[in-house]
Amino acid sequence: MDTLGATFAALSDPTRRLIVDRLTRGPAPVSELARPFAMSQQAISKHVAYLERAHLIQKRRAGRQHLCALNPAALRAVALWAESYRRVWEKNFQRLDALLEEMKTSKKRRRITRRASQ
Amino acid sequence: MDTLGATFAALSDPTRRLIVDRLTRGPAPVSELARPFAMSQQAISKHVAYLERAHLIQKRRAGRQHLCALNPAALRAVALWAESYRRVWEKNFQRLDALLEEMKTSKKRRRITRRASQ
DNA sequence: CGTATCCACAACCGTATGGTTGTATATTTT
DNA sequence: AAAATATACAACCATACGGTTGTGGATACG
Repeated sequence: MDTLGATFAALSDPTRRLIVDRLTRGPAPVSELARPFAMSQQAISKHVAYLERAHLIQKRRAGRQHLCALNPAALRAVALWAESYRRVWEKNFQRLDALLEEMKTSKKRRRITRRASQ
Repeated sequence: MDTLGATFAALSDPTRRLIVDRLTRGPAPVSELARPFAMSQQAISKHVAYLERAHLIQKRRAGRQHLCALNPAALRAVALWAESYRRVWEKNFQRLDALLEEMKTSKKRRRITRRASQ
């Protein structure tokens, strides 16, 4: 998968988003990341590996512990992607919202239009 | 899956991101969304359904055509999520970057430290 | 009418995900 | 040296993904 796609995929899981959330408050060993979850250590280990593959975090051995830290670059890539689109939507926002509203009421509007044109 | 997770999952596929990209330039029927891809109509139909399940797009029947339009709210949710984290990272950015740099060179630093301390 | 067009549903296939359990490895502790 | 701790690897399972082919249902066209 492409890099951005891997990042999105990694963030699609709620457990992994909670891990990311925890790491915004500073690095932590895997055991501490696992603590809040009712899940095996191995499951968390796999989630961490997934986040690492997506370059969202980096690990470092410190004795027996494997300290994890966020990689801000990957998160920034997501923010930049979303931001780049947000500029476009904000510009067309009223137009799109109006269109969606029209879609919802299109049947009624058509009926009215037909009646009005007779 | 939770809503935000579904949105991230939908955006993890490059084909679907290209479809979203196309739709930022205005609504389009499924056939037009399918045109750029070397893929069956049914495959695109499934991608569109996936995007619709994630509330990233809305569809409207217009004769034989099914017109698709972006739902700005879902995209905005992604932008807001990423933005909320960005504030945290930006604040800690130098600190985190420094930490990651230290992680990369930790072995060397340890060796030097050990040698220096002898 | 019949036919072509736009689209979705269904079944299938290979692969990945998210979890489990069991086990192995490296390190610290005693 | 032995035991405990922190973590990963491997095999397994059910489910979902991303694609295919085949088919059917609306709608427009001649």
